[in-house]
Amino acid sequence: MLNISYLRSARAEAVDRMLRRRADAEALIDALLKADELRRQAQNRFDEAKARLNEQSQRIGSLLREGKKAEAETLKNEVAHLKSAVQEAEARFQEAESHLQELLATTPNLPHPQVKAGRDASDNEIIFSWGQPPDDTGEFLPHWDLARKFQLIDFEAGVKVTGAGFPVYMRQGARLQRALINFFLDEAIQAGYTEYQPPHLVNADSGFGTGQLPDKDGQMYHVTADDLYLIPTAEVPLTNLYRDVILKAEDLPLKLTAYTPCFRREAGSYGKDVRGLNRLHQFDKVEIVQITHPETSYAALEEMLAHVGGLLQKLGLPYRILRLCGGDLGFASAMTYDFETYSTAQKRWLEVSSTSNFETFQAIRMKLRFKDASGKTQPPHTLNGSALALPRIVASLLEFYQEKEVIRLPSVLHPYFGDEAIRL
RNA sequence: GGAGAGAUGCCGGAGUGGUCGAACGGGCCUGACUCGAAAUCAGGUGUUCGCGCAAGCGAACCGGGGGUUCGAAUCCCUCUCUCUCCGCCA
Repeated sequence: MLNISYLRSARAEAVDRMLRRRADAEALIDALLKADELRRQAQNRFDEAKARLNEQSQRIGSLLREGKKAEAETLKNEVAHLKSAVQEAEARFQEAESHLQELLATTPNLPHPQVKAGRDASDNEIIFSWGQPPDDTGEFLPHWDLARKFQLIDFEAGVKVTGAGFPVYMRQGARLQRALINFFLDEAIQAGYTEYQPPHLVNADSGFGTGQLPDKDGQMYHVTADDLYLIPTAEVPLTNLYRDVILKAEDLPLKLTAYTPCFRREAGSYGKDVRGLNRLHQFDKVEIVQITHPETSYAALEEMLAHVGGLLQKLGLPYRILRLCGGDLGFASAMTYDFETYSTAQKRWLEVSSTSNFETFQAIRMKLRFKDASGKTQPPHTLNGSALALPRIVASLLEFYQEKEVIRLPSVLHPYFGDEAIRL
């Protein structure tokens, strides 16, 4: 959620930032400012009406204490009209307040000034790449064929048991999943992240806190009987651990990590995008989250990029980093970097991590604050990143390391996998 | 799932209609004493919003929401959560 007083004091800057993601930035910001103006007016009237009533109520109290019953009764009658004025002022205030809150809840974050304006993914900038994608003119089987050949994943069984997008991993395929999860978690712990195992279902307040609700309502699986949501990412339960918390400055930065399955409805997807492991309704991911002092959040973002890049380098997978343009940015993000590995057989890049700085957007939504050096409370910055999402890593690994009879795994995985290769 | 009890500030714990943002104790901070510390003494110690250059003033918050009343932490309704007992259960 945007800080409304920031918008008041720096309207031009806010419009300039918002323009990077929304052509109607000016109207959007001005609607917020207008709603804020109305709300403050309404609050003033309400406060004043309430103060008048409170004053008289206290007088009635002291009259009664002095035993002046008759005078108190007279005053009671006189106060009646004050009460209706209060009720009216309160109703107006509530209306103005909820209008403002609704606008704030549905307004996306301001992109960082460094973020390029743009419409969609085609405007993203490639800022870094590592490794050499192999000559993909040779004979390469796509991962879904490799999965069948080596009996790693049974897509049809998943369709039967649940539905499309819920693959069944088996044998060496299941073991590879476990190896990757453990590898990613161990790396995160080594980098100073504290491991958590959070719930896989969250309530609506948590969904709101990180910005999935109301923006992505409909993208999450909703358990209506209990009004709970299956998490689309561990970011949600992890960051919401600190919802409604006032931290001390010395608590920062907080670094959290968790492995969880992730559930996404992804309505409207089709075609080659959803073939094999490309896009699933359930997948596994290790997530890293940081809560930092506002002044150090972009350094923390760099640190997270280095961590994610390090994982891909250890796996030996060529990758590139994109800085998302404004139009491709998620609702809550101020700046996002996507990591993509190359699919040798599909001849295209696959997104395997998305690493973002939300600045104060989530902290304000979830009332997360810290006391700074001067004793004032203010929202910290929150960040998160996939480190990493498994399915497309598995797809890249299988395709990149495939040979005729064997898929030779990178050496970092050997101790986790218990073998050097996936074998027929 | 059934029965009962409860939810108050950083913690413990009072408060059952008015002077309660909240007694008392502990913690923490500041000052005094001390070479220093402990003990002791004095003072302070929440969050949010609005107005104001500021000092300050006003409003709201005693689990959430709603109601009664001139006035609610206190009364009523409702929801959630916690605890105890019973049942069920990986």
